[in-house]
Amino acid sequence: MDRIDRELLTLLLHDGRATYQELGRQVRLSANTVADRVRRLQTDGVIRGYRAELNLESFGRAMQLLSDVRLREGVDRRGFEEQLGAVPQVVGAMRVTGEYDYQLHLACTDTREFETVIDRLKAELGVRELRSRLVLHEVPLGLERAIEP
Amino acid sequence: MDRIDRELLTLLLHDGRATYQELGRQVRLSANTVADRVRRLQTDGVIRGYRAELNLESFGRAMQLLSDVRLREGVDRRGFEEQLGAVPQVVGAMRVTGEYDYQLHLACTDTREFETVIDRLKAELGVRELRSRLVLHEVPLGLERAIEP
DNA sequence: CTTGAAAATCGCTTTAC
DNA sequence: GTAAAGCGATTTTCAAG
Repeated sequence: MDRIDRELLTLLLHDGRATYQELGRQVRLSANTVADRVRRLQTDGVIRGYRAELNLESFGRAMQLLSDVRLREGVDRRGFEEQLGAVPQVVGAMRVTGEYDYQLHLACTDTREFETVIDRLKAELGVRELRSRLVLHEVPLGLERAIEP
Repeated sequence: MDRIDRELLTLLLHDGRATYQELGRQVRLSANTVADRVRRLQTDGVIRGYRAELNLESFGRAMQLLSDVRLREGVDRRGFEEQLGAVPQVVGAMRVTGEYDYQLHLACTDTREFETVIDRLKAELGVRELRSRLVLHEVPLGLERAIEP
């Protein structure tokens, strides 16, 4: 993966629907060559896919939270993770070390909905303790940081 | 935004480079109609863009952490956020309520690099306290959850 | 529906090892 | 001598008026 591949990745991070011709113009290669490189990056697993990025607020989810979660004794992690998939307000989840077992990223319409999510996590998913904080804003960071040294 | 728009969004969440013909096949509309709808979703701000999704491990960043951060008294938040952009290991950042000021998402190659990031945050960015936990894994969640009720 | 643009495929050339 | 990158020509597919 050379410098040109990195440039292509940066361009595709900003516009995943860019045409090969446009990409070629930017890196001064033919569209064919660019297409070959991009296909190689895909089959090598460097590019995992292309996703539309949506505006969460268009769906009324104005309230975001980070919730640290501890499971009750004996609750199966696998089952918990699977059931998380059925809770649409959970937009992200990671298992972590430390005081808590998981950190959840929630997106709710309002506190009413947040309340029902809390109750559901405790009643149905085996959550013992939940410690949440409101997300005030996300800090905008450059997309190409993953590529840099 | 009707049911078909939601279907289109779901399809584009999974493959942001899908052609209008392919989308049309899935929702049983002509490519033209689909293109019109997608363009409208873009100009309405529902679709914010299209991004390639990269495999972080291809770049050697095998170690991820969540770090809660508290700033020293008098440190300017704006300046802090701007300087975060210069630290490539910071792949995500949110300002939050509660005991800490920010939560950072870090991606490092190894503990050596993590150590230098800690020192840099404290020495250059005005961080007073840092509380980190290792990310063991991300829980895979369906992409279309943002769209659902 | 039509037209110009873009993508995929093929084969050829050049370069590096 | 082989492998890989680049490019041009052609056919098929796609986008947009």
